[in-house]
Amino acid sequence: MAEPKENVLMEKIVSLCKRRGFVFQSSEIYGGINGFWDYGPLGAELKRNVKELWWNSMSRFRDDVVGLEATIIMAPQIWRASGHVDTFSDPMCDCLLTKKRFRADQIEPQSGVVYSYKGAKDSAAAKESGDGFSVLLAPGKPPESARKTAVQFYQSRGLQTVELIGETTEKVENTTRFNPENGAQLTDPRPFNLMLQTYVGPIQSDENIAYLRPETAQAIFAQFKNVHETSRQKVPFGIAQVGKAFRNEVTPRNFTFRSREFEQMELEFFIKPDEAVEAIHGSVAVPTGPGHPGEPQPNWGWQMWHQYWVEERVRFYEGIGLSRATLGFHIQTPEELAHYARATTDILFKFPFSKVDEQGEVKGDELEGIAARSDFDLSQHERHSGKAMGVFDEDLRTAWGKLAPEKQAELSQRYYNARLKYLTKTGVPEEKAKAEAKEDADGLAKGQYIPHVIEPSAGVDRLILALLANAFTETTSTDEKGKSEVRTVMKFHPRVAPVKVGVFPLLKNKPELVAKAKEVFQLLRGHVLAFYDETGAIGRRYARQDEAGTPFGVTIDFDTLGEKPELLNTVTVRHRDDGAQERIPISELLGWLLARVK
RNA sequence: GCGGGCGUAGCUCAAUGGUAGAGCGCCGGUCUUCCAAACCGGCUACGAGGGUUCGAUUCCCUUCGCCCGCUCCA
Repeated sequence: MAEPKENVLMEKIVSLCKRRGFVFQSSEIYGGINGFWDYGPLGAELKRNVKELWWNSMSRFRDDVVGLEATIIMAPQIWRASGHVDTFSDPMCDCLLTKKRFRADQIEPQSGVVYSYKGAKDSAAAKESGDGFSVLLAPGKPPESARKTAVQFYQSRGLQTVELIGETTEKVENTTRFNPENGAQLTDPRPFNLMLQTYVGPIQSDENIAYLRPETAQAIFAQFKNVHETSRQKVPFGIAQVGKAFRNEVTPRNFTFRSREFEQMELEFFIKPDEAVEAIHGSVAVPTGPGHPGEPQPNWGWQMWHQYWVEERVRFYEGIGLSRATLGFHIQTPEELAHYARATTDILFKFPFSKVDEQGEVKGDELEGIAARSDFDLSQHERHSGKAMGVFDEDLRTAWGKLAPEKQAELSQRYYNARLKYLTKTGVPEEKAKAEAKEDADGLAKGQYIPHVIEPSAGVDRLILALLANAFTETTSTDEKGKSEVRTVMKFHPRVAPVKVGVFPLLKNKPELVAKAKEVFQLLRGHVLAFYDETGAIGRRYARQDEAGTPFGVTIDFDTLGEKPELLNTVTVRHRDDGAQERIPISELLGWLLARVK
């Protein structure tokens, strides 16, 4: 149950986003379109800053990660290989009585007697319903309970005193057409396809169906071979991508949190299977405790890499102003994990709309998931495309030859078991699976394997929303006349703040001040995003920049012009969060700012 | 998708079956020596479509959007 107070906070944030130009509803002049949002001038800058910081820290400033920019529409086979075509189209049924929704494939088969009705009438009100309805009567229950359920159904259709018409009964076994909780009839299964679909080419035929990608990651797997061959990278290395993804969400909710068009920042970091690490280094390093494990080491197994990326990502969030206290973590339980995933840690942010649990704690909602996905993805694409996705590892081949035969046999067996498990789970017939797993295990001995992957996958728009919620601060101040007013300050970290500095002449009607201020503005623009404002009183201009989240204000006054000779060519720099001011020479201003916004 | 609530200016809200009003904001002006000053002038709205009516922002229907719950959570 969301607290009303928190809804109010969320409404204030949404309102400020519109008022100041962070986020607008898409297509607003036409009444909007559910699940789509636009970024206004400030939002566009904010988003650009976030994506650039991610790209820099995840790729440009690392030796072991390269970038990719793939298309949104790809060969539809990719989504069959990834499993999205199947898992994104679960047939759903609704209970005709309670409207509860079920996944058709998850309904327990039941047996019993079906009581069917052609309709019902209400003589008193002279009303009649011709809608058929059936109830499954579980063994051992009196027929009256089935009739009662049917009466409830017709009452929900507007009849008061229900007389059931045309009762028939039939014994059935293993049916999934009734609600297991109350026996009421379900609607026919209706497919729910959550991928947005289009046609490639002008003919709208089934052969031309293509999908707008529901995640950016698959392109990385599909282009793995090309990137590996052209980037001169060796495993372990990663491929980063930022881009739009699309999902036909059942219920877009919570402002931009769950949208139908959204942007992701994804890294697929490819690592050696543990068997290869062990063959090369004799043992596999595993985490010894919580916290960042330090610089990557060649003997790391998947668990070390997974922990490493979780901690790297937390550092990133801390670096843009989201402290650990504002974040939450969710380690997926074995039941929640996809069958191919070995571990997934979600990084959550405590949004104003996040639910409070039984202990009164706010857990938060997901910003990013860091998944250890084994070699599932590349294996799937290998099987579906028929193209080999393995890599050859010189170090592994050399090391393998030096291993004791028992060790070789042990590692070979482990790798065989892992491959067999994958192949069997994906439906490969047993004999064929065994043969292929044997082939894979033999390949390992020759230095070949399909890389495993650690996937930190973050939602840009969710992060923007987190930054907006985190920055939003209201203070009530009362002036000497007793008039109180609420002031809003967006306390963005200077690194992500859309505008870095406001430049103001103290007064507009003094040409010398205006000229000097414009000079300072020209000095800064191009290096940092600066905003010049000369209208209204200085306090008003500060307040406007506070709402935009501009961390610094520079004011040109008479001292800048030399009224006090010792202050000639210095300016007032005003800090957004506490209003503190300091005097800085114009010659040092740009360096001073750059040091704080980079 | 289901149920409930809501939709009036950029924002917050008001009024009315008979041509919509305030505060804030925004723009321009006078003024102004550091935190939304004052004054003057200006701008902007009944979500959309249909129906009832002489006349609808108001009543009815449909639709779109927003919020809450359920569901979904791939």
